[in-house]
Amino acid sequence: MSRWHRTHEQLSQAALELFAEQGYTTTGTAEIAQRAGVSEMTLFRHFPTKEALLLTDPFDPVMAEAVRARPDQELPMQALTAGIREAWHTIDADTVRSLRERIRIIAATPALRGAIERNSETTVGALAGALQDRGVDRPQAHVAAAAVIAGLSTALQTWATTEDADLQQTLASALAVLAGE
Amino acid sequence: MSRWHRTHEQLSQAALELFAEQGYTTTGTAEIAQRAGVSEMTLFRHFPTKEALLLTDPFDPVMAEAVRARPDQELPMQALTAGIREAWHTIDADTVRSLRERIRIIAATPALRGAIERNSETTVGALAGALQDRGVDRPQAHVAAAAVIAGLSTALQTWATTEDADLQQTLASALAVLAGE
DNA sequence: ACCAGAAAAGTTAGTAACTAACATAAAGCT
DNA sequence: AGCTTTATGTTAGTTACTAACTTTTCTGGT
Repeated sequence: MSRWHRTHEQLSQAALELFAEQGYTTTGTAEIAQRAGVSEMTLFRHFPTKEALLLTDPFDPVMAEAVRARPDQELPMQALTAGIREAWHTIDADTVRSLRERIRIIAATPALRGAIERNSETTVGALAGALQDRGVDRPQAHVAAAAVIAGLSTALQTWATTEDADLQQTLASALAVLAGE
Repeated sequence: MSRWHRTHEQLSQAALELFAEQGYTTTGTAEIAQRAGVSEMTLFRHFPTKEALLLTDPFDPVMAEAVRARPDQELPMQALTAGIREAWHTIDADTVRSLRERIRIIAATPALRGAIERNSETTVGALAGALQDRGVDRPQAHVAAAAVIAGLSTALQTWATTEDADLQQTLASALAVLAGE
């Protein structure tokens, strides 16, 4: 593990702890940097904004690949929902727990409303690219990708903020609606 | 026209002018307030954030009403896309021009990526409400509404940034994809 | 017309996220 | 070991946004 990677994780972890302890808005970036044993400037070299400390999702490539692999005759929304359904079966329990915790913090913070959507540009781009590889034209590919990601984010939010909610079941229900069922 | 309404418009107009002249990020809130002949504090009493000066969209109620009026047997995504298609035929040319100008400024400003989505919470809520009135359960209604609004926003962005693009045609194409066609 | 009460705007002073420019230390390579 | 690159520190600023309080402007009833 390189040095950069180590401080990156230390910052991310320090931020999560502090956000959980005392809330997002009341926690300052200087405070986070201090707990991570690093200067404030360094924090902003690792994360472009304070928000980014919460929004690191590593699922983009997996989803895009799954969409690319769908049968040719499927329409955009079908290919996306089916691909995403497959991809989300592969993530492990630890990632799920961490994800849930982060979404909860986001949901509990008014200033972060829309933070997920704001941050999903790269994911949308990846999915749109996968659709274009299947012959969908650029504008339509972006429309479909943006729509599905927005729907997915919404579903994840209700999952994270509902007690005893089953992730797979929530996802299945959301993807079904998006597919037009 | 009340006093409050007058300064509200003056601020909005001053902001649009300055953003168009010299860009969004380089224009300060104090500068906007000055051109509107008002103090900076007053600006923030009228608009909660600098972003809000750009994002005043008055279409929410029309769309929700149109969705409510759709035939009962339609599935969520169908009802939404069909309702929105109808609603957007009713807006006048002036509104379209102003909308296009604002979206262009947003698209030209990296710091505003995702600003539309961030601001669409009320619209999503209204559409989700309309769906729930049709018997769709809450989580699914929100998923569908968020998805369609995200797709719509994406379509509007490509429309605003493409020369000689026809609004109705762009919308029709986007809504068709969302409906699963 | 006048005057109380409320609504809108001003003033001042501050907080906190982010940036620029330059200096320093630690890693990796030969 | 030395040289280059990469990661971090330091300092000093800019700018969106807030809090607390005061002053002005509008409004309605007598």
